Amino acid sequence: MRYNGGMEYELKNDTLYITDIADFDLDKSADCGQAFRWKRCETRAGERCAFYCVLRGKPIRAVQTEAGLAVRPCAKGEEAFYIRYFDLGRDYRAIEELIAADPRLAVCLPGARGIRVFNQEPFEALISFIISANNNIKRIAGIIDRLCALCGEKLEFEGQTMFAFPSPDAVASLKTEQLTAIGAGYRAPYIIESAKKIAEGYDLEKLRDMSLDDARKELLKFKGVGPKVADCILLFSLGHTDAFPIDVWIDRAMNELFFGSVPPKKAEMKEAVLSIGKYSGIIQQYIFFHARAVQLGKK
DNA sequence: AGCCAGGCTGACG
DNA sequence: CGTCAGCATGGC
Repeated sequence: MRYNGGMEYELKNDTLYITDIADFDLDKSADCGQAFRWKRCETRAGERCAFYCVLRGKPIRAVQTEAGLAVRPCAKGEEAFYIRYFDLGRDYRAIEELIAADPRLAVCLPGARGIRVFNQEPFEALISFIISANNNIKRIAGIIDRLCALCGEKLEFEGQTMFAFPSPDAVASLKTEQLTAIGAGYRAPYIIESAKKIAEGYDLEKLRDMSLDDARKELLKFKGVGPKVADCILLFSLGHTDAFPIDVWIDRAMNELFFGSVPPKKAEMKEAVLSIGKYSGIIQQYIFFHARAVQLGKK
């Protein structure tokens, strides 16, 4: 079946095969710091890369081959979920053309080409990015793994023990000491408070249809969520392609690429981000990848 | 060994 | 409104 004028997919033997996916790069996308639960695993014949993950409570193995992307298991009716998760219905060719055409951004493209912004589950994104504050990617992933082992559902898959991301109720009923024990540090009470708000019925999905500014204001009411974390949640789980998280890497990259290494005023930075356009958030991911790959701004 | 990391909170101007 | 110390923890 055709999709978006290019991509094509087929469900066969419990496996979803997606082909004609342009320059999609699973390796970069799963390993670029947007999501923390993708675990690289051994490749088999013909596979470029392979990962385990648990999505909405179900373990999967996703691989990229010469032909495209394959996800197993996938039941009939689940195709759309995975296509949406990997954002394969979007025309990234057009976005990468935008980057190539912008002299400030073009340098990011060769290394970052093929990145896709995944559509994660909002609660998982909320908790994950609260944990991400003033932290490094490796340690963030470790804390999240231990959180899942602490109170997520235990699953067996291909001989591996895996854990689902826990429910809001499960996280909400943890004690602060349990979270500090797994390394969450001073974020422990923020995690519990925010999970309680969700467990008590706050629906993050409603932020999907709100304006970027209104949705951000809503997220800023959560403990442990500031401007940067709010933008991560909006970009990585709620479809706001113009949410532009500014962390230390992006700040350094923007300074160099847009301002000749002269730190701009806040209003100037805001203007620069707006000038990137309605896909600025997605493009941010290319900038982030490039900045880290070349250790931009560091010796 | 000491700086750093997908920053935020609360206090103070 | 903007600025800023303090913050848990382990990666490098």
